[in-house]
Amino acid sequence: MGRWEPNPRGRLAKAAIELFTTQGFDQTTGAQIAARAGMHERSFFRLFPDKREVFFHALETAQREAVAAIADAPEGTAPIDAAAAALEQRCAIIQQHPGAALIRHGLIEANVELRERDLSKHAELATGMAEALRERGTPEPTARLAADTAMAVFRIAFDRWIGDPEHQDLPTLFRDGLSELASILAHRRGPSG
Amino acid sequence: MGRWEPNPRGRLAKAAIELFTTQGFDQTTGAQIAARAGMHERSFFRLFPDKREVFFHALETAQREAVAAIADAPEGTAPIDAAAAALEQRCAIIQQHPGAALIRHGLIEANVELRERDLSKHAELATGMAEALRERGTPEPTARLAADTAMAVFRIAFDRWIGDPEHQDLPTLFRDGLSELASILAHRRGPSG
DNA sequence: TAGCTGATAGCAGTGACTGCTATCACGACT
DNA sequence: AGTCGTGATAGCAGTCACTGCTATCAGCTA
Repeated sequence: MGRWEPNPRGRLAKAAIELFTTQGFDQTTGAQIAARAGMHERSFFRLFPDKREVFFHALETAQREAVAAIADAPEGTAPIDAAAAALEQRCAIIQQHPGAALIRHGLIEANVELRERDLSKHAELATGMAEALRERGTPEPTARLAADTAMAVFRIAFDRWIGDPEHQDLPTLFRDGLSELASILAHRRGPSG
Repeated sequence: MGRWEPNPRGRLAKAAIELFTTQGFDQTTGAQIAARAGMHERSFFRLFPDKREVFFHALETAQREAVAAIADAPEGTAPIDAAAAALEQRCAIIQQHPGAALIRHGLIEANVELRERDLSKHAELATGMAEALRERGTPEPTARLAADTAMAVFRIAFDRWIGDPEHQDLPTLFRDGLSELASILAHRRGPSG
C-alpha cells in the first residue's frame, strides 16, 4: 500500500510536520511518520538522512530561490545589495504566512536538535549565497563577509519580527538592521587603534 | 577503580580527544571514552549531556573569558569595539597553539555532528557577548548586531587562517575583516533605494 | 559504629539510524 | 502476452547514543 504513489518526500514532510505539531518532535518516531505517509520506516530513512531533515524540507526551494536571486541580480549590483535583496525577498515570502512561521519557530525553540539544524541550514544558505556572489566575480573575503553579514541581520530581524508578527514589517526590520549595522561599523574605533 | 579521583570531566575530555584523534569521532563510543578515563559509560553521560559536548569542553572557559572581556572593557568603548576586542584576544590565544587548532578543525570538518555543534557553540558565544553588551547599557538591536557581526567576521578570519596557520596572523586577519566589512556596508545602495 | 549524602556502577530499555536481502511495480524488449 | 532489467520499497537484525531506575560505595558526621 502506498507503493509508487507520487511525491514520497513531500508526503513524508507533510505527515512529519503534522505529527511534530500535535505531539512534539521528540515524541514522534520515524516509524510513526512513515506509517502516516503510508510507507515503511526504512523508506523514510532512505528519503531523508535523519529525522531533523524532514522538518526543513520546504527550505530546499527557498535556498535555491535565494541563490538564484543573487545570480539574477542586475550587473553592477554591489555584493551586499545582491545578498540583501535575496533575503529581503525571503522576508516578504515568510511574512505572507505568519501562522506557519509561528508554528515552525515554536517547534525549533522547543527542541535543541531542531535549533542546531536550523543554525546549520542558515549557515548552508549563507555559504550558497557567498558561492553565488563569487560566481558573479566578487572576490574573497568580500563574498563571505557580505553573505554572512546579510544572513546575521536577517536572523536578528526575524527574531524580532516573530515576537509580534502582526504589528511589524519583516522586510523593514531587515533593512533597518542593515542600516543600523552600517552605522555601528562606521563609528568604531577603526583599524588604526 | 577511578572512583573519586579528581576532575572527572577533565579526564573524560582528555580521553575523548585522544580517541577522537586516533580513531575518529564516529568510531569512538561513549563506553570507550569512559573506560579510558577509568569510569563507567553511565558516569560519562551524567557528566556530559552527549558525546559531542565533551569535544567542546575547553571552550567553556573561553566563553567565560570573552564575556568577561566585554564586561571589563573601558567605559565609553563602542559596542563593536568591545566585541571585537574580546574576539581579538581569542584570536591571539588560538594562534598560540596552531597544532591543536588544526587537529580540532580537522575533526570538525570530518564530522557533520561536530560541525553542527560548533555552529551552536559559536551562536551561544555570540548570545553571551550580546548579553554582556546589554548589561553595559547597549540597547537592542545594536547589541546583537555588534556581537553577531563580530562573531561572523571572526569565523571568516579563522577559516582563512587555518588554511595556512604558519604564515598568517589571525588577529590581523580579523581586524582586516572588520575594516573590509565596514567598507562593504558603507558602499551599499543604502536604505533609500 | 551507625547514619547521611553525593557520586558511581550496573542493568534494562527506547529509538535513531544502517546494512543486507527479498520483493515488488513498471517499462523495455521479444 | 511473456520475460527481463531496473529502481524503489518492505522487512529483519543489529549498533549505539542516551535515559530511568536501583544498588552500592566513599567520605563525612554524630
